[in-house]
Amino acid sequence: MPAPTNRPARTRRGQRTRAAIMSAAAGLFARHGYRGAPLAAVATAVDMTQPGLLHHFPSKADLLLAVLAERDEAAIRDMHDRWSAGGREFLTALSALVAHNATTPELIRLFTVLVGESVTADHPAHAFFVDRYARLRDRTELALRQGQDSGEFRADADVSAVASLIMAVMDGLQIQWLLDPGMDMVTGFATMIQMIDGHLAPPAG
Amino acid sequence: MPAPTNRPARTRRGQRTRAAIMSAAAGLFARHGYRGAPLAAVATAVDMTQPGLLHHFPSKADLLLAVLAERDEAAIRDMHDRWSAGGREFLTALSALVAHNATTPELIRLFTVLVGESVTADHPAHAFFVDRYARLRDRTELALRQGQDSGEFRADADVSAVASLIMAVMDGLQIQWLLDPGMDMVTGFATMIQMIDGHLAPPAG
DNA sequence: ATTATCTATAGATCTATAGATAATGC
DNA sequence: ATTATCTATAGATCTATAGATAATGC
Repeated sequence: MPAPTNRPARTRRGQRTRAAIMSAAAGLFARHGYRGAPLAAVATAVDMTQPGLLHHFPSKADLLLAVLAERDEAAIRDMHDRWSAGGREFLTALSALVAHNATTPELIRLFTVLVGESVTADHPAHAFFVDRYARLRDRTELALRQGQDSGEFRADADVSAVASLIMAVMDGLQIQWLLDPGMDMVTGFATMIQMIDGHLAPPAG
Repeated sequence: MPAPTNRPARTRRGQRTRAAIMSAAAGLFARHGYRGAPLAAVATAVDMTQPGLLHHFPSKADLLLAVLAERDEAAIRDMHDRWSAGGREFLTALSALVAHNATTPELIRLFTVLVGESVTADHPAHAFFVDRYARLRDRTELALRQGQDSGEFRADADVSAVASLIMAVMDGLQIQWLLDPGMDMVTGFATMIQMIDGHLAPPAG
């Protein structure tokens, strides 16, 4: 028994195809949304027929969730070190994150388009985003609370509200950027961080 | 000549039906999005067949744009006096606006769901929102600039960035609210206004 | 007479399944 | 032998049009 607890069941070639499909799907979902991008378009993008694609994913919704899970993991891994910081260092890391994001517009577009589409309860990615936002909000709040514990931030600040605002601004600026690609997200966010820094500064300093 | 420059062509009854259709459409678009709400569902909501509905609107996209135009006008009329204020008075008016919005969740939902769905360039409401956002941003920036001119706000502040942030926060908080109806938008926004007020305060005061 | 609504349906789209064939890897 | 892919197609949806009938308003 070669310990095949979870049988691979996928050949190397299959893995490559799967990855190619997910990459093409990410691009098309980002540009047209989930509902606006037919499976056949994804299949064509990887030189395949639509039923051929469904050999690798049981349904279109499964493909969507696979793409989201993968990109989400990658994003979290990418910024794992940033989140470990707390207090003002965290705020600096956030600015760096937004600057970094500006270099990967495809990824931002994917998440902004899909969260926008899935705010309605009947969207297949709705539960995913409910969970994702709760998670991100908690982490953000925790990082701010660390700043309070260390005395960097004033203890009476409403870090829960600030955590929501940070996430809100990131989403909102991204919407504006999608509606007007000329707008500058980085400067806007830098101003936000500056305001938060001032708001959280202890009365003494 | 009774000056029929634009012929009514619509009877009183027709007007009523039209209004009923738009109201039902607003509710269904808000809950399921434009793509998620079939015309037949709107028709059923007003006890009508789907082709019957299309007698009043040439196409589904026309219905959507009619709903948006009407609600947008109503929203603007509703806050016309708020926008005429500048400086700190404007910031106060914004808080009141958000508090007021919290009492009409249906309307917020409609705009948030539809802007979310229409960030992709191929959505029928994309151009509408591009225009709407440019307009709202300009008005917001103007109101802040008035505060600078009167000396209430420091002259070296980046009011353009702050205008973007105000709109971003409103959108972002609404997304969070749709994903978690338990979240409190009003407190979050109040904190934001407080931060902006501190940021824009002149060094002397 | 004109407007409003209905029935019937064309025509486009899109997902998913069935079953056959081709390619690949132990 | 198993995995990957294709052809063919069922079946569901959805918008919009054609043409007939019902209701309404000068």
